[in-house]
Amino acid sequence: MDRQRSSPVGRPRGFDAGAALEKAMRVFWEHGYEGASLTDLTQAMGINRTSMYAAFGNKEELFRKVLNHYTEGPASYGAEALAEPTALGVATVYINGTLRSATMPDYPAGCLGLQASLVSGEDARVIRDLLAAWRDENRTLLIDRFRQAAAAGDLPPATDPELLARYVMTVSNGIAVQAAGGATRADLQPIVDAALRNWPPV
Amino acid sequence: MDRQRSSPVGRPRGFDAGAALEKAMRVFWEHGYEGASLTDLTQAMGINRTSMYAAFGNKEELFRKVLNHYTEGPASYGAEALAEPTALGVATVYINGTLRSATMPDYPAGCLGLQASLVSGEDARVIRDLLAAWRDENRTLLIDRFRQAAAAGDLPPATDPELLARYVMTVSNGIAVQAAGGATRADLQPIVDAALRNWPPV
DNA sequence: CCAGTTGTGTACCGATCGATCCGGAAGTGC
DNA sequence: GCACTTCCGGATCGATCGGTACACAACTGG
Repeated sequence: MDRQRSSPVGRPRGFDAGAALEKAMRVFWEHGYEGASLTDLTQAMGINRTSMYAAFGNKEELFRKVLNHYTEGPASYGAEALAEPTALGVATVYINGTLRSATMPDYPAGCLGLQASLVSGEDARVIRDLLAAWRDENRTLLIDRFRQAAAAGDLPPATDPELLARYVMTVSNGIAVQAAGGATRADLQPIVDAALRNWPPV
Repeated sequence: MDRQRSSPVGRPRGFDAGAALEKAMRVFWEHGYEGASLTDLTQAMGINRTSMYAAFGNKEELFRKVLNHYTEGPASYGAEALAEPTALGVATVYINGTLRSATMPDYPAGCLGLQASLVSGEDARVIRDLLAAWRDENRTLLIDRFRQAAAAGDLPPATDPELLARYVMTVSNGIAVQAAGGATRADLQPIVDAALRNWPPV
């Protein structure tokens, strides 16, 4: 294994990769995968295209990195929700997390994981499938968590964890679409509250 | 004004414009505005591009005609819902209409008015705005109808018609996104039923 | 100082985009 | 039969797409 160098060999990178990835995330979030061109991306990132290719790979590879960044940043409420001690707490944190993330000031509206490629041309099918799998993984994690809640007696015996997870995802998706369409956090908070009233809903 | 001719002058059109528009609608519904190329469209419509330009106009004009066709066909439940005698009836027909339309066999899944351009690049911004306005008009019509229901005593006095309309649109959008992601009508029917339980929800 | 390594900047690539051009086809009316 | 009109088919257009090539820059280590 290489001896630890005092600093790496070669020309030092002239940009902050983290900051560039953050900028790329916002472009994909606002314009979608197909609507974001390499020119849009590199201008927002403040680097040129050979630097983008060297640091992040091609457009698809960049998008995958952006999705990870989004999952750990704006969409981290997903993991936080699962850690809640009750099923109602899980749903509350999840849906309120969607609302907060979808309506942050200085960020694009909506949810990148939903809107970057809900539908697509053939060329972007791999991205559309990636995002469908990302959303479905969220639903699977919710199902598992609600099963655990049911086993712990935290849900009525007749409650179907799959239906409950589907309900939470449906409301969450609806909230994200409304936000993308211009609805504010204030517009949507009462909708979130209503959706969580009468727990469990299914 | 021209005398009524026994038949029009010039070479007769070699395709059914209505059938071609129906084919174009499915392409935009499945692939989105940006994801649908002229090649995709003309191949599905069974005509060549000069025929498409002659009969329907450019890509944007074709899309506008497709949206009208969609509104009067698969999305006609919007107008049908407004004609229901009660607020609950309106919401029930509206959301179940979304579910039915978003999960029809032999049709793309989801809602064209939501997914064809929820986000976009700059070139398609006029289409994104067109669809946002189309959805917002639906919400406005629901608000007006719920105001009417409140005035008629069909809703509790404290009910906010705007919130109620927002709730119906949110659930409807969530249902459409779930369907686009692969959920079936059977998966989603209980979610629709749950969303309509405990009326009015806000 | 120079070789080697890594990064940057600009030009350029083939492919595809939306849109138009133009010759020929299929009709009507005189 | 021919002029005129409308439609079809294929070629072509300029612009932009995602991606690569190559010369030069900025560093390290010997």
